[in-house]
Amino acid sequence: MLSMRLSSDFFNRNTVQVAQDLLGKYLVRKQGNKIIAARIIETEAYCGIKDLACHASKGLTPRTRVMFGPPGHTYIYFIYGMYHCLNFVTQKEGIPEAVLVRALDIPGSEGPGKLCRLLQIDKTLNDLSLDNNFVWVEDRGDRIKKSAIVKTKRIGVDYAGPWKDKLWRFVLQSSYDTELA
DNA sequence: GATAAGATCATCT
DNA sequence: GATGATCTTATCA
Repeated sequence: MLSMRLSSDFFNRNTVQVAQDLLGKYLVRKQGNKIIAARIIETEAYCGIKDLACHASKGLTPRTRVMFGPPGHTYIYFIYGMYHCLNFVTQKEGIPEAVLVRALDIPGSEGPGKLCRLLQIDKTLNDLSLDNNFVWVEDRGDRIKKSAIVKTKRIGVDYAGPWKDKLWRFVLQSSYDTELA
């Protein structure tokens, strides 16, 4: 079997580890008969209540509730009045951590906002479990070399004090090259 | 090429 | 009432 849907075991681990492991995996989006699958090339880790850049640092609210739930669920929120961001919940139930999917290997999808617009992802897909039929992640056997992963600071979290400098944004080298060469 | 501002609203103070 | 895990467009050098 070439493609295998990721199980909850995959997400029930250290968030920074999951963020790196998601690089090279395939995000699959199903709309009716149409299926879009694309390699994930950029992620960010958001690590729980202590991480001031993470929404869950505000505590349990209606919006962050999903992150407190079981691993593998989608966490999708609306931001800046016009964009959605797609996350996957990590760690076991009760530990509010998640990985933000920032970019796919599709032209025009570089960035969380554009990505969701392209795949028509919105709040109706929030809080879906792993076995839903709309959006999930597959392992297609791609092996990513550790040296191909670039670690950088996260984007747009300058307000997060000491946490803003954490190298919790991960980018596949190849795409990084074409953008910044 | 680089920086600034505008769009636009759920969530929190 | 302020702000943001963003992107696009306008303005300046």
